[in-house]
Amino acid sequence: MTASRQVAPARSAAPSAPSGPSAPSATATAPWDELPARIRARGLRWTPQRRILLEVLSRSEGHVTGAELVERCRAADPSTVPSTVYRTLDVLEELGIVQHAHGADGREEFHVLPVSQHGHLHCLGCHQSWEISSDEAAALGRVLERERGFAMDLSHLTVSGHCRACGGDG
Amino acid sequence: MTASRQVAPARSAAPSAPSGPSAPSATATAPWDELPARIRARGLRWTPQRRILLEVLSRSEGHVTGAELVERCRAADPSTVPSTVYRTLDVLEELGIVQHAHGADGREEFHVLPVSQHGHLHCLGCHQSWEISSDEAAALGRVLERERGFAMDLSHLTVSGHCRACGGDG
DNA sequence: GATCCTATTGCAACGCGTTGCAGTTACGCA
DNA sequence: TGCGTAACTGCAACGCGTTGCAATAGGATC
Ligand SMILES: [Mn+2]
Ligand SMILES: [Mn+2]
Ligand SMILES: [Zn+2]
Ligand SMILES: [Zn+2]
Repeated sequence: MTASRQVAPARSAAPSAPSGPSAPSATATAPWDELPARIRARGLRWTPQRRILLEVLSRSEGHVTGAELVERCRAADPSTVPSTVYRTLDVLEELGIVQHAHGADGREEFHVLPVSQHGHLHCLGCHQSWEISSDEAAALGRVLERERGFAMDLSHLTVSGHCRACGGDG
Repeated sequence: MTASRQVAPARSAAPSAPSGPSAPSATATAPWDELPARIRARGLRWTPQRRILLEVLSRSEGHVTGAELVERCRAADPSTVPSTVYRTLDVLEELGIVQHAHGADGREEFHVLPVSQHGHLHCLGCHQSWEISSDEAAALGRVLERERGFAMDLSHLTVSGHCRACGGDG
């Protein structure tokens, strides 16, 4: 995700929504069925490898690491190769189908079809994690916006620390 | 840093400060000279490899990546090996000499002798970065504390998004 | 259905760390 | 000064991604 892959702008028939990059699909209910069309409309290609990842994603919920996704794809097709999976994830992120953040250790975590924009909270003690609502993050967002004109990307935010149970220690 | 290495509690003479784990040294002015003693006092050992890293660190300022530190050590001693450097960094972090966070790509960034506790702000557009003061982060800290009893680790916090200059786009 | 163009794939190599293990060494102590 | 022990080192292998490149294959067009 450092230098994200380029996705060409839509070429032909672009029916429904404005479909700006990374804007969640208009039809949040059945985005999987529309995907092949959306992909092709952008001049991209619908391939077997992508179909498999999409199947895997549609069966996933909550947060999944990149390695987990590779693993699940490999279960469906042992010839799966990591680079293809990660590259496809980049494309899907630009289409708003997934969003990534980083765990406390910096590893990638993907969120499938985020219902609502949210950040992430990681306890360094028990390694549990929770979601931060945009309400909770609003205060920080406002400060950064007002004082620096900085637009925070909530979905990429990971806060680490210690939960109530893990108290003062680790 | 996932499973941090164990550091034995001080065994013999522990003069000055309470020296709780990761509490910045009492003498923030010349911690380098005291380090060998502090290390030995904990039952740890003062080795040539550690001396080199300390020299490198004492010449560094601001944020440095792990790879950069390995590189600089290798400049001083070509036989330097990454695992030793990273393991020593873990120890130094527990002694409060360095603190790490993660860039927007998840890679480690070390901060040497943090003068004041701060978080990090990364622009996904221009890749510049800034420090977030504890004042700015206070609002978020309070919300998490009050509503969840969660103690945020400010120094490990990285917020990404877009700076004023990089506006709406990438 | 054949053709053409370019997006995509697989591969191999790389970059950043992390980990288990066996040999080495610092250093507290007699 | 020499010993014993546990901390430390170096090595090799691994895990998670990323990247350049040449070969492959979508799919739009005719
Ligand atoms: Mn970390
Ligand atoms: Mn990221
Ligand atoms: Zn916890
Ligand atoms: Zn910027």
